[in-house]
Amino acid sequence: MTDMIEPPASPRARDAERSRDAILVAARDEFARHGLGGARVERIAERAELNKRLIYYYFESKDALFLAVLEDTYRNIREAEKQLHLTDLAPADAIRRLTEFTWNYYLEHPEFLSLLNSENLHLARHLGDSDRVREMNSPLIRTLGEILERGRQDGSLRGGIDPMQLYISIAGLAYFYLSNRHTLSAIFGRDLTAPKARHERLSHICDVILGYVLRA
Amino acid sequence: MTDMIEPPASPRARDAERSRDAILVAARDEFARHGLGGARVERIAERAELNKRLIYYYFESKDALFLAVLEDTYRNIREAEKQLHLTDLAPADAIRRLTEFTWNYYLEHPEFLSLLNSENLHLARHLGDSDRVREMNSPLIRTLGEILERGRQDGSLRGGIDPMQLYISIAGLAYFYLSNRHTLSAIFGRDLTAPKARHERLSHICDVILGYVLRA
Amino acid sequence: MTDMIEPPASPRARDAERSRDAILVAARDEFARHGLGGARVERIAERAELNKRLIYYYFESKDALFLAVLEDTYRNIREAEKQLHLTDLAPADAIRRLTEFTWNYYLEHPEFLSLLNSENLHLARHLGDSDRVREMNSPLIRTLGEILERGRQDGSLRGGIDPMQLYISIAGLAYFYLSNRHTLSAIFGRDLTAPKARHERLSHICDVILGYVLRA
Amino acid sequence: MTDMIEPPASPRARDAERSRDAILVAARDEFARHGLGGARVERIAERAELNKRLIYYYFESKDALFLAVLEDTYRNIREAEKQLHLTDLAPADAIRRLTEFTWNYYLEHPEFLSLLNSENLHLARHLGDSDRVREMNSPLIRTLGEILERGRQDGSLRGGIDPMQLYISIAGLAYFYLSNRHTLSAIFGRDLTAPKARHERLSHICDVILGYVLRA
DNA sequence: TATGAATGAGAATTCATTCAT
DNA sequence: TATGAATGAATTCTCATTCAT
Repeated sequence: MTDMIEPPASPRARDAERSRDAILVAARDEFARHGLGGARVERIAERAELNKRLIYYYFESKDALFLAVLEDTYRNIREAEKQLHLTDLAPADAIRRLTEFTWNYYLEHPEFLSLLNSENLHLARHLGDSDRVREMNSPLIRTLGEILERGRQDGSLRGGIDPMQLYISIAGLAYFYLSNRHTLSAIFGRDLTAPKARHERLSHICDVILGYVLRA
Repeated sequence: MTDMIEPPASPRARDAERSRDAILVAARDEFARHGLGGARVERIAERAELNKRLIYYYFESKDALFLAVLEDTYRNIREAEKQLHLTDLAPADAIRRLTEFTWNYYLEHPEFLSLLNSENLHLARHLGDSDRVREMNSPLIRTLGEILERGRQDGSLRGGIDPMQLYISIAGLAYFYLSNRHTLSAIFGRDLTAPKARHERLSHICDVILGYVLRA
Repeated sequence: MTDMIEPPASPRARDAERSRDAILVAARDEFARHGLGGARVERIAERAELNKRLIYYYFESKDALFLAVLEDTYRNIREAEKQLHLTDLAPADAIRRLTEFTWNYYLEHPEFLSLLNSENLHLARHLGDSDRVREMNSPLIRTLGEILERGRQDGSLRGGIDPMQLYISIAGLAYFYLSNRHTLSAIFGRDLTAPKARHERLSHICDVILGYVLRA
Repeated sequence: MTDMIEPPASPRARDAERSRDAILVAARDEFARHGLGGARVERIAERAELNKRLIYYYFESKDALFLAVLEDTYRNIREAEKQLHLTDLAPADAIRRLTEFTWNYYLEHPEFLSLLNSENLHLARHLGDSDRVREMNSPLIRTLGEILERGRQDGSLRGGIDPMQLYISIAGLAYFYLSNRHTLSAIFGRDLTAPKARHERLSHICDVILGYVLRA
């Protein structure tokens, strides 16, 4: 509310924060690349250009670090979603925008997919304990529910759509393709990572989703 | 002397095929549960009730065993898909059947999802080298293409649908929900593993897919 | 003493002998290449194109096999030395011939050098127990002693030469160069394995040895 | 407070250089005794009274440790050779001194012979990559070449002697006897390790070498 | 005589984590 | 806050050897 400049953190404290962040970034990379089991604390330290011991100083353990990375990752995507200002758009436009955003976000943040996979492998052991993550995610579904309701009322969208189901579908259509792109490329003998292939996929996803939500 | 006498169940089976299979089954379980990185060769041996050394006798290494498991897993699902006799059904029925089958197969074979995840994490490093898997998967897309073409001709389905895109969508809609069910349950604070929730999801998926393929 | 033809061995027995020999040859190669510690029973079986179990059938253990190889190797060189007919030559010629022979034999039988090295590493643990080897080696020194004595008497060679010392010197001058040729090449930055280098060495050795034994 | 108080001998030295050295010394011993293939990392750790893991902390692998030991060993002998001040002596005296030194050094450092053997078995695989060793060894041959040239000019030594050949001969005459002393003792039924036998050998070697280099 | 299957003991190497400063 | 040194418990893989036929 005021222009009040926050007291400058001491150089020490600043370094501390910078170190913590460096670890977090390095860890995200490492966990995304190798999974929880395959990630190496040593490599994280090397990438962060910090002593291994510091990781234990700032984070309790490898597992705790993994949870911190997960929370950070979720915070980032939810933060980005907020910037979409979906409530300012016509319902159908909002759905399309969310769909395109989701696809692009996954495309640009492969680490998100990978971290999610790792957490799934471990049966949400880490996120299951985190209240913070639940709190972060609820608003999205609420917003989506409002959009659907608005669309139902103005007649642009069909009714009876569960916002959570819709969100999972939007995510799933993008996720499966991107997460499996190497495997699918190998299996189908087609390069699914090529730009053209990617555009076709996004186009297909929009067709499927909008075909579903739009009033027939 | 009679038919009743069974061969004595010796602790050392000395039956190559049985041993190999036991390893494969135990490995599938272990890899599915812990991922490639988290899987332990020792545990695989214990579960198979065989000497650890035998694993290296029959399979070259942990990685080679992983590939063997992957190939085996793919063979199984493609085998099951063949039993659907999709070509005997009306196009729309065939699509629905494939959708339901895919959902149910993933539901009943969580190890498939998990193994796929692991392979994705490793960028299809294993499957990329396997010709066998590619050969196994091509027929499905061909069959689906034929169904779509048949539907287009008889007017029941819309035209211009890429069978691969469709298959990836069918798989993705099921996969994301099931693979992430623990994480999503934690995030959205809803128990997605409950039978009712599962039925709702299948119903939703069918709506989405059939809504997309059916001629408007 | 008689023309009596030995009874033909049964085909079985022949095969047995052939198998034994195949193992011995493969083992010599493997031990020479990798030393006793680095040799692999499995590889010996593969090279002999025989089942691993057979090695234990014909030879008691890896160590016993190593001793058998050593004895065989020594038998071979002593056998070859006998063919030199040194006693038919003038003393100085005999010395030169033995020197050249030793050099050439080592050159053509690098496995001899290597096996000797291995045995030295193990402090003659195997040969120490073998009476056979001792019996095989005595005649050579006796012959050399006779030659030196003959040379002393006819004035062509100086007196007071210990035949064992001389033999060890002849062997050492050849052995060190050949056994260390890779290491020495690396150390001195010269290719000691080239034909020209080898000829120079033999020439040098003859100069040294004959310069020593010839009456000044 | 006084000069008397020594730092408490902590069981965990936490002294990098001391630890590294302890590993190096223990490794030299182990490699010399058992060869590269027969050496056990565990035993090296035990002898050094250090954790096995530390070996990998300071040295990359067993092979890298072996190379470090080899380099260290060569450094030692070349260092000792420098102390001979051969250039201060008359040429013939210098040759004799080098010959005696080589014999004594080999006698007192049996690990040198053994390590050299191991490296030969592996075809100089380790030293072949080491520039350091080449640099260490060049000066010796240069010095020896200068001595020979000096001798040729003052008429005390014959001309045309290749210093490398001479050095290999000096080394070989000592090496073969000492390295094979157990095998030779077994073969010839004489105890070549007895002091008297050793003196006779050195005397013989000097006769051979000086007989070769001295102007006739 | 021959062989594929099986094994226990150990091999090098790795890893998350803690110590001492 | 930061770090180099140190470690115990694994972890994958290997090896000589034996079993059962």
